[in-house]
Amino acid sequence: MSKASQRKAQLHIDLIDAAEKRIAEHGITQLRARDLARDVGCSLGSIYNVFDDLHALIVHANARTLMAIDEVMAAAAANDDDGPRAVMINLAWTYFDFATNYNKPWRGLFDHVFPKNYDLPEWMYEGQLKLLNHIEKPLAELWPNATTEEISLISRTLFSAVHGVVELSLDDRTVGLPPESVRNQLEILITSFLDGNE
Amino acid sequence: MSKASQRKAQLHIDLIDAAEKRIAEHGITQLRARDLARDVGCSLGSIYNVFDDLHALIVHANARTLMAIDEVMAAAAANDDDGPRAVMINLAWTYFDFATNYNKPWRGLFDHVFPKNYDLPEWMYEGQLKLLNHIEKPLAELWPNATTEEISLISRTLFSAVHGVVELSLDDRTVGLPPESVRNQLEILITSFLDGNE
DNA sequence: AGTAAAAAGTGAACGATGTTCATATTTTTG
DNA sequence: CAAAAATATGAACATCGTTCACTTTTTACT
Repeated sequence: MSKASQRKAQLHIDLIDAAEKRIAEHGITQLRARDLARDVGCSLGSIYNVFDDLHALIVHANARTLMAIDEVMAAAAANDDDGPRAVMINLAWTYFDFATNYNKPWRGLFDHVFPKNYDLPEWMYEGQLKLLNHIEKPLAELWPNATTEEISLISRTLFSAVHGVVELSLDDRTVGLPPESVRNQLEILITSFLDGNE
Repeated sequence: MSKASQRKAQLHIDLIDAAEKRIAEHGITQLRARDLARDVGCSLGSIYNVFDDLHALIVHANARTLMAIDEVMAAAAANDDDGPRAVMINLAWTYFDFATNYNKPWRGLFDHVFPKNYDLPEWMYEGQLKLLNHIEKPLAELWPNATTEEISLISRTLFSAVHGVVELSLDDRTVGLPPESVRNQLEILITSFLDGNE
């Protein structure tokens, strides 16, 4: 690899690192181009030599968050000694824990508004589908006769529902659940859903 | 009322009207102080004579949206000939319809990020609690022995879950349900929840 | 009615921000 | 090693929300 593109690749990494750190500390709304340039020791203009705009940089930082969610969910799904129902509840609790403990990156992943018609890279959608896979697997165990299409719809429904419960509970300004009730309510929500569709 | 405070009150109304219109047409992210001043025919500075900042104006516009949601939900809840279970499903569908048909105001209500420690007026929380009341009523019919505390938790869970399903389904960039599946899945979600907790 | 005080209106100016671009520097190529 | 290509730079620009010194209007009082 040439010297120039090596530097460029390193700057690419450094900027994502810096963005990730700033998002984790101050939230995605406080991300500033000038701060990032100072953090990594480059000029303001250099950022735009590596990324089209700040949104492109945010996408990469968000991708890290998405991978981190995937990791904790993969770990939760691997713990399947107690059967698929326990896995489903475990996944929901794990998602809640992640949103709680890595709140600012998690919020950045869902809250940042991209410009109209801004195209997210394909691997961002693939990363989200990977999350669904963790849900689809135990669901397919529970309903061996369901079509993949049915499993896909149900997994999206459950993910969305759990996401909504977690999101509103962690938002001070909306009528979500008090945080101490979330685990119980998630268990009730999932259990009844699984029971009601056997 | 004095002449001066009459004008001020009128400007207050005009600005909220203008903000509401702009949010409905272009989304809350495109709201600009200068545009609003032009819309209502006042100077840029006059806005800050009536509102502390644009966030305060947005709160009032969002309050209108909240009231509009309350109205459609009240209408849906009034249609209770088929019993509380049908009301619950009807409420969810109504919420989905509102989010679809008044998408930009609805997104503005949940998407706009206020400054850290910005205090929303009490009546904004009260408006949200009014929404919950529509859910609590049929729930209380279904479980006459449940405490108000239990009903409150369950209503928040169901609202949050429905909100999550609706939110992600209407967001192109996340793994929500395809819009044509939302109604069915909402019905399944609610039905199974109500069945599983009889 | 007249006048002083208070309130409201005004828009230029400020500071912050994302982005661009002419220029300088570095790296690659032949 | 010199020309060309790539990269780096930061001043400058456009667009925001917000402020404030100043003007105009309204109110209060004699």
